[in-house]
Amino acid sequence: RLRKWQERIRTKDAGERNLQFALSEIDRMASAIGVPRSVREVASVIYRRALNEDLIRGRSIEGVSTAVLYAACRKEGIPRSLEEIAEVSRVERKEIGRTYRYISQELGLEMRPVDPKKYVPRFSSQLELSEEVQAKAKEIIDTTAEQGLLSGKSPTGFAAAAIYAASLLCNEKKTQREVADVAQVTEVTIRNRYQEQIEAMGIPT
Amino acid sequence: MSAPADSIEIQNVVASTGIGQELDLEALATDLPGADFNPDNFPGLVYRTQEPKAAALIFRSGKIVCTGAKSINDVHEALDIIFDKLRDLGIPIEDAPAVTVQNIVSSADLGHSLNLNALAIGLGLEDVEYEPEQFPGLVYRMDDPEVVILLFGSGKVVITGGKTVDDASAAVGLIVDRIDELGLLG
DNA sequence: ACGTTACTTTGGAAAGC
DNA sequence: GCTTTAAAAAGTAACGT
Repeated sequence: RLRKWQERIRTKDAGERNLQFALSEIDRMASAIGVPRSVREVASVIYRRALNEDLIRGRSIEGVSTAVLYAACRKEGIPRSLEEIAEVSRVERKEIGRTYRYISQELGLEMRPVDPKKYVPRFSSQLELSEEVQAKAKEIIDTTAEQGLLSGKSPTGFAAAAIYAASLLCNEKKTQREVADVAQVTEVTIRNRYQEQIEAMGIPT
Repeated sequence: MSAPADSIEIQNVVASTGIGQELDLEALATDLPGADFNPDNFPGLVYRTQEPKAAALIFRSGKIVCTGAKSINDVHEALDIIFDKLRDLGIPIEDAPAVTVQNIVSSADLGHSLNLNALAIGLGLEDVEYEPEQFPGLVYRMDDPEVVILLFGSGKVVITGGKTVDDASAAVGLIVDRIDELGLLG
């Protein structure tokens, strides 16, 4: 029918017009969190796919832009936590997470869970910790994850605890507060994950 | 031996029914002790039964939703209590209005801890939602029976979306077999 | 450093915005 | 899509003491 045809053109045009805005938003947020151009390119590809699959209806452009940036960071192996992404977006964390899950399912992105080790270099450098501490933290993550401690736990909290533990073991101590602040988790979470990891590593307290 | 199927416990049953007659909820709210009615927030009147413990949402159309019951029998008992209360208020209701079970929420214990990371890949990333940053459970949508299973690292699971008690049993049996085939059942 | 409360997820119906 | 109801799972967060 003619009406349906016109409607398609109308929504397609609107989508194309908004595409410009979406891409500039992705660019703005990507710069703010400091990720390479490759991430913005992946994000724009995902956004265009979402647009073609008509997944944007009923959702804000800002929300979808933020969600695809979050997905792109993970796909490129340089994940940002939802709170980090939310800091540069005007969309709240919960909405970003929901939109991300929806887009991810509908486009079949087949995202793998975030590897906590991916957060170690960035968090560690913000804390000015040595390579030795970073290597130790990664070792703690691998060993304890293999023992099943990672199931259901947030990757940032898991990484934060391992970094805290490694800083103690390498005599470069950072407080739980300092680590908690860069990882955007609470001290309680670090404490809980730390205790489990130390026990699994067979390190006496 | 404690088979996972034996650990299944029904946690909540959602059902709907109707008395085929319009109701004056404003009047009902004043005549029914303990009734909560805030039409500005929600069009339904909330009435809770103590034994069995359940909550009913009563609508102007006469349709009723019952939730919170721990068994299908409890749903009927709770609704019968409500029907009697309405009859006491002079509202004629047929003997046994048809009740439709809409959803059953169950929990169970698979008896082994689970590596959710390996499970997400093993079950197939396209059929699974596992976002530990947002929620600790792995969400698995099963086609037959059509239910959703939440799997946790502890080996505890939640089965929801089913309309019969057998749906939960079948789902637990199938997911245990599936996980076992993948060599991921401790 | 505790403890408590509360929020995240899944599913479904209802009437109305 | 939202609003309300109930219940489980386990993790995380935000209070108060």
